[in-house]
Amino acid sequence: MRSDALRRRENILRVARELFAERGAQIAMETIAEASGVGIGTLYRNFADRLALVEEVTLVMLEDIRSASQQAIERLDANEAEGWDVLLDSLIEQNLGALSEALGLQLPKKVSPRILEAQAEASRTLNSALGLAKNAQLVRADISGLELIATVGSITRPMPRAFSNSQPGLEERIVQIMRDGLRPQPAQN
Amino acid sequence: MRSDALRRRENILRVARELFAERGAQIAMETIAEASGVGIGTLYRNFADRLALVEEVTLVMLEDIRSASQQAIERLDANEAEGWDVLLDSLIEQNLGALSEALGLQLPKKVSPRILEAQAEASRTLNSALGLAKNAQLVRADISGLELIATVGSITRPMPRAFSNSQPGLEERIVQIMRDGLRPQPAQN
Amino acid sequence: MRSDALRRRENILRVARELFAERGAQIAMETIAEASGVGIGTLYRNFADRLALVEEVTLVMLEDIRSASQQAIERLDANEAEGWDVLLDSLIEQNLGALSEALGLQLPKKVSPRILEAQAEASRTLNSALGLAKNAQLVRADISGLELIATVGSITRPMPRAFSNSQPGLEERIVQIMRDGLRPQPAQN
Amino acid sequence: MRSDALRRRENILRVARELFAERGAQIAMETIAEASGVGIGTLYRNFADRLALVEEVTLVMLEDIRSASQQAIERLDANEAEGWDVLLDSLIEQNLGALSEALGLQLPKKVSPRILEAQAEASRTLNSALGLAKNAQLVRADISGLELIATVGSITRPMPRAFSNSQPGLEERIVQIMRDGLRPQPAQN
DNA sequence: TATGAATGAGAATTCATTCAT
DNA sequence: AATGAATGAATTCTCATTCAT
Repeated sequence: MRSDALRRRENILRVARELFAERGAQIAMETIAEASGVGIGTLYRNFADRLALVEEVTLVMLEDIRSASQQAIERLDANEAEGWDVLLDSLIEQNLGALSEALGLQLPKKVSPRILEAQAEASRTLNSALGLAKNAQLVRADISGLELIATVGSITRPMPRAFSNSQPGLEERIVQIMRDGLRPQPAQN
Repeated sequence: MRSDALRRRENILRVARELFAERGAQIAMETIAEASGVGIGTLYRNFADRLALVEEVTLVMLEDIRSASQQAIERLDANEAEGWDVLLDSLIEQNLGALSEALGLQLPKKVSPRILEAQAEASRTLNSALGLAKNAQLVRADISGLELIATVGSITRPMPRAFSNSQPGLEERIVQIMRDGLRPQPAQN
Repeated sequence: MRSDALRRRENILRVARELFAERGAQIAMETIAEASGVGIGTLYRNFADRLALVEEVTLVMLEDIRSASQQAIERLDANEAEGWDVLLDSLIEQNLGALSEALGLQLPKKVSPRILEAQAEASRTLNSALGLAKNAQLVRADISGLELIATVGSITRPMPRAFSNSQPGLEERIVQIMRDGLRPQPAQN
Repeated sequence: MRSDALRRRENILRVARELFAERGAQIAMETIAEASGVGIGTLYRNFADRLALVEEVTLVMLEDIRSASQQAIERLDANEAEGWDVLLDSLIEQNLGALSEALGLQLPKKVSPRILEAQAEASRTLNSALGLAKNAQLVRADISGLELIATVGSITRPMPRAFSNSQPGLEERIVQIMRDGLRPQPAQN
């Protein structure tokens, strides 16, 4: 049962992450439970309250950033320039923004030490990757890991329907603008 | 009396817009009423329900975009290049993103015809301004008005605290990246 | 409507007081609302949360103690010895204990200033009445107002059913023992 | 194994009794299980539901009363007058009130035959002790065993904080009043 | 017409009890 | 037989909306 329970817990986390991303931070706990195929009691047995769930999902997200950065480092070290694009794609695909939206709005003033630590670790690794990419002229020199995350996060949040309804593929165009903004920039006069 | 009522209504709209932008889409109707200095009953007399209020605020926002675009057209027509920057600044300062966030997440699948029309009108005017700016090499050629609005909107939404706490001025850096992305881009190989 | 609403509020207080006394501190807020003939929302509009309701009921109780004490003072001043018995009966009849049970168990560590003040005022008045009763040899000399309230309170709390079921009138017997304990006591050797 | 299981069961009972007395009737079953060092499943294996546990604890309490009474009888038979005080102290120290509070409020209208029987047995023994004490002029003549239990129970229940905070030693003063009330009383005119 | 009191559905959370291992 | 995970009903509280004055 140990492994059973663990699997269930992991599943709740995965489902919660998706729902936060797709339907916003206000998604009802009951909806998350239902979508996870468990009772509301089980959800609360695994995560003491909404904030606890939010924090766990955040940790997963930060770990994903760290691990994607680590892979990028390895490829960039091997002079594979596409390592950078893969990292960027990965950050974008994670729905990083939608998620951090959901999370950020409800994390309390005092962010927990576990999150701070994971955030520091993710930043550190991402900055290493960024350093290599900058050396390879793949990205503008004046951007930090945190700024990159915040930028990707801003761009990948769910779009107001009034906009996204009007033009299919709108999200992709915005991503393209961001990609261009991230490139090494010509000197301004 | 008519003008009294009209002024009250305008005031509710202004207050609602600010509160949506500052405190998010979840702001309680009662809070809006209170901040507007009217009773909750009066709020509902003016706006049938929450959705109606949201739609009206959206219309105001779209009209602001249209009018800022119109002013930009006049300046660009007069060969004042800063007309473009003024327009961009205006879109950014409107807290367009924070607002559209609040609004967009609750507009239903079927956006009302009035909104579609106002959006079309805003787009049209903005596209004219954009055309002039493109001719003047102030902005990349492959961007539409809707895409510009969506981009500014994405970028100016409130930032998760976990991020903005870590680095003062983070928002400005992201805006800068967007500005660079909006510029005419060098051809990619 | 002002008076309507006030009447409703008073009624909720009265009902809550009775239910706390009869059915204990855990009585559901919904039950109180129902018994008051109002919706749960109305209960919460009048009393921000359970604690607020508890505090208001406590204030009413303390005021009742004060006013009964005041009447006793007047009668004792007029040399009417039964003033004392009337006061004691009044404290007993109020279901003082059942109520203070309900209240006391959930009042927070920090009792609100309003309650402290009402308590001080009730104590002051009750102590004055007690002083007169002591002079008249109606009550033992070594008891304070607070002790009297606590004693009456202890005695008039709801009795475990296993006991009260077994002997009708059990409560009255216990009250009698308390009355005797409150009288001036013969010196102990 | 049998004795192992028995010991476990006894331990749960002991712990439950303490928790009911110290922390009130609302204590969670899970808390009782944890404090007993067993899983919640084991608790339920031993006691079908909360009521069953409550009833068993009540039986233990009644048995304690019986046995303290029996000891008192022996001492009073031997003309040791302090046998009475020891019995009274014992009832007081058992936290009889706190416990019966917790228990009494949740026993159903129909008390189980086992409890009625144990209560009868405890009453019988206590009444014998009382008879001897009355003969020795240690206690008022007009009190029954059940009344004594109920009186001690009333007096030893936990005090509302608003009261006990105000005066250290308040509980002891109330006990003293009860002791005086239990003594042989002078004839009233 | 303006007000704000009343309503009740919905959301978060707790906990007694059941059940799979 | 012991364990503790799962369940869902019950409870507190919030807030959009209605309605009496």
